[in-house]
Amino acid sequence: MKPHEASQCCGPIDDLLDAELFKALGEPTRLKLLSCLAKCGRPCSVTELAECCDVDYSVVSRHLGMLERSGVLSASKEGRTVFYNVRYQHLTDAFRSLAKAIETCRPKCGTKKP
Amino acid sequence: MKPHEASQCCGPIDDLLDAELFKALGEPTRLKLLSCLAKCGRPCSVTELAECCDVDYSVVSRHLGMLERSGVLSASKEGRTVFYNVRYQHLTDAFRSLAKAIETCRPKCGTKKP
DNA sequence: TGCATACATGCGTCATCATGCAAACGTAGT
DNA sequence: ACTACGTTTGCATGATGACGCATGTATGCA
Repeated sequence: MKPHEASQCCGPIDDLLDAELFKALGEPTRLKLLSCLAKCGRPCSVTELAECCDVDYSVVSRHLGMLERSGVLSASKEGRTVFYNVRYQHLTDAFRSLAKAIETCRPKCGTKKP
Repeated sequence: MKPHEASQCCGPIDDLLDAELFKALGEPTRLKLLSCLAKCGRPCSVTELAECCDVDYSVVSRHLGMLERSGVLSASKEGRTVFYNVRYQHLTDAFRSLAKAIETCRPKCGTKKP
């Protein structure tokens, strides 16, 4: 089979290859924010998270918004403070599903055409 | 604990959050190339893979090179043809490790400070 | 009402990047 | 040596994105 003819022969890998998710995670500052938030283990405000990295508050705010839109973080507002948290379950599910889908695509020993 | 004070309290998540990997996967054309290659289930040449997407050969060549440098694909040359293949094991390991690290960061019920 | 806090948004700037074209490179066959 | 083929690379261009600053919006407090 030619590559461009390959359709749905090994699971829903196309649905799991989410460009927006990877794009959100493909930036050092955003990655650092995620790391700080995960290691902190509790919801944090924008101001708190801004201390993690050496960029302006406004930049942090934008990064957090992008991470939320891409499904990495969740946001909850309390008064005038916005708390962001890691969507642990969503992320672990996404990466485990992706790992499984990739594994499924891998040709096993004895996978040969007649 | 403040976010910027969080260090190594929940596993080597920083080592697993590879910005280069995510950046490589955060582009639709590259994602399509990976998808085609995975679904095809065998090493493919640049020319073959170029039929997957509507961009120039040179663009495909550059994308494949980047995917290789970021650890997504492997390359092997046979004569004047270069065959790319998915690094199945490496990718599944990376995503599974990441899922586990994120899961470990998640606060369990009863995780409270004294 | 007035003011401070916490965050979001508009805008300009600079860097990065995806793309196509042309040319170069290496290899195989005649 | 010449030619054809597969791939890579140099270059210009247009688009996207990260950043800082200033401003706007919403909330809490006196």
